[in-house]
Amino acid sequence: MTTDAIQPRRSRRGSGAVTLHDVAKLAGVAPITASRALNNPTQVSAEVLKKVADAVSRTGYVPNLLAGGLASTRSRLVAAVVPTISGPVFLETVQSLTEALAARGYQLMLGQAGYDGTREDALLETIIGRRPDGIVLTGIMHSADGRKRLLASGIPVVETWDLTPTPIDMLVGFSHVEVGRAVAHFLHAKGRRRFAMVTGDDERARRRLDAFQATASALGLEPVRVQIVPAPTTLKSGRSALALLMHQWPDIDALFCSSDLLALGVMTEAQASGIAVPERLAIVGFGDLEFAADLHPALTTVRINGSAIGSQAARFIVDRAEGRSVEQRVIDIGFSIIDRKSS
Amino acid sequence: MTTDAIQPRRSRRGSGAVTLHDVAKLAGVAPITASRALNNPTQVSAEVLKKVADAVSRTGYVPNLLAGGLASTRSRLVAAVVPTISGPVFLETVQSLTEALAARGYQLMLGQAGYDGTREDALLETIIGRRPDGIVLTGIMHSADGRKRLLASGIPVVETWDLTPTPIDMLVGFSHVEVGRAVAHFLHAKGRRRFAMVTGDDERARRRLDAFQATASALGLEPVRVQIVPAPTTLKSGRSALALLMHQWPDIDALFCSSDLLALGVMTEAQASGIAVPERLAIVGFGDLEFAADLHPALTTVRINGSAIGSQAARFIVDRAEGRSVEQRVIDIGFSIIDRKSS
DNA sequence: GCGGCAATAGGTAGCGCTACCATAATCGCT
DNA sequence: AGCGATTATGGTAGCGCTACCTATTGCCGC
Repeated sequence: MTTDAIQPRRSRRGSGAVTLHDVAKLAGVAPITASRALNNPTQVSAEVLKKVADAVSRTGYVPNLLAGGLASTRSRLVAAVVPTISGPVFLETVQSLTEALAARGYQLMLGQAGYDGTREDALLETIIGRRPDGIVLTGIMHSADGRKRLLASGIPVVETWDLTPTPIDMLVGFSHVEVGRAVAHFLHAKGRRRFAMVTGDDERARRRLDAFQATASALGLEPVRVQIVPAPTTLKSGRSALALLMHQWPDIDALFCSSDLLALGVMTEAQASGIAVPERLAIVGFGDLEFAADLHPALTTVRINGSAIGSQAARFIVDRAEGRSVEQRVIDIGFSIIDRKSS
Repeated sequence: MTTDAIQPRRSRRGSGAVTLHDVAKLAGVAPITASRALNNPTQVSAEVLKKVADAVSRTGYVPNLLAGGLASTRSRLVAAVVPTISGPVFLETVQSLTEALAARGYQLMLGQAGYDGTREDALLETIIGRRPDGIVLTGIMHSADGRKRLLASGIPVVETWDLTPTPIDMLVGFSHVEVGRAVAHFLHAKGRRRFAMVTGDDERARRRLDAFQATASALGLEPVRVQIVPAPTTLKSGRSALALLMHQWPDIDALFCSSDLLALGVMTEAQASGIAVPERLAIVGFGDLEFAADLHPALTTVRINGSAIGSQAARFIVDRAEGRSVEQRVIDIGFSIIDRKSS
């Protein structure tokens, strides 16, 4: 007689970890009952519930979500795509997305597409391969091909930080055109007349620029002086942009920056070269990053409620994943100009 | 005769997506052969390879990584835990980790534990549930219980941003004690004698503080003036910390900040209240964030090679996942003091 | 000419879990 | 009492993939 017979079935496959079967055996119930005790506690008697809970804590069982996801076609995983995590603009959104999802038992997988979109295809492939319950796109210009694959995958998609007439699926964002327009009017109302703009080289920032220019022109002002800097924007590029701008057009009196980081760079350069802010030059940022209010002078900027975008996106995805239909699929979250000392 | 019989097997379960079976059928090979064509191309004839590739592109097949992970007990997923993604300190590490893993076909899942560690347990549960091929802990104080669970899970773990005599598994970091010591010597060598420190309320920053104080005392200096601020650190808390410090001890001549953001706040406050940097007050930051070099004056700071930490962590995990044994399991990545204008 | 050995292909049997259906036990209700 | 309608449990059969083993072929040396 060999000892094989009395060994618990343990083939050379498998992770060797505790499984639901082990828990069920210890609790003296069927595996499926143990499963229900963990996932649908209401369908099970208090007695079974307790026995299963005991078995779980005694074995240290951790459910295998891969297996669960495969069996139920619900992975409880949500993927988010950002240009890069180094850009602080989307952090607030990602943060609130993470929290809102965690609260409902979902997890976030973060993918970085890069500002140029080269990695986008490979990223989509791996994302779809995980069969997430939803995909959140933050400020991403997706190729026609990517669009098609997303559509084909049947996975709920939320686009954010923008407003398009033709969303893939769901959308929560705001109008960059309106932002450009509003800032132009804002500066004009403050008595400024010679506008300039420093803008990161990305699609949405350019749309703000276009609207800013068009509005300035409609207000009868001279052409907006423009300095384009590479994305992602940095303090450094803000500094050198201001230096260039002041060198060419020393008489500008208002400067709209496509990010707060850029604005910080501009303010740093202004301070280093003795340009008085806001007396000689008004500065407006974009993003209302955490530090904006505490700069010296405090930065006037465009505030986007990134948290609201994140939590709304989470709501969209979870609603879909749990079979509730989403009636209002496009939400304009708006923006506001926070009037501080720098303008 | 019903039409059911001639329909392709399509039960009401399943996602309805294209599977490897569909691809294999279209290519005229067995499913297992198709699997090999995709995962071990060398084991398959060129002819089969082509047929499978064709079938894949015609169907738009995307492998189900959940199923693959379940079958092979290799999820190709790596989890990273950070206190919060809003803190820019770990961004560089996370970024390079993401890239290094992506290059080898792995993906990163980011989890936020919070600085107080309350969410840590729930986070570990969901992380382990996904059966990642590795877990990277960035600057996290883990509870004894968490330690035990990690150990029990059998998943390779890399701790980072710290050096401990008792790592859970693998480690790549540096000595916070050495940092505190080195900065004290650095400032002393510059002729500074009355030290102060502004420190975020977290474990590692406190260790730097302790060493900074001990070294100052060993150098015969008067006690280090200390201001503790909540973690995560912000520009705002830097500003108010300096205000408090100068109010109580107007004669301090050197200030070590536990993060560059804090240092930026301190410099902002100094500028707003007319304290000359570095003439009257030398400032040293920590982290060498991207903006540090371009501040006015440029910030002297402690540089940690976050990218190296990330890529080394990736190498550790991938080596383990692919069955190579890791001989040197603890790596001290070191640090350097970048001497700029603020000191 | 035959054993031996690669190289290539296929079959089988799960990985750990849950959807779906079946069953058994309980509960009113007419 | 007898009936369907609950409620609690269990059995079966996959989800889509790969580890492991076996079968087939061609080719070599002797």
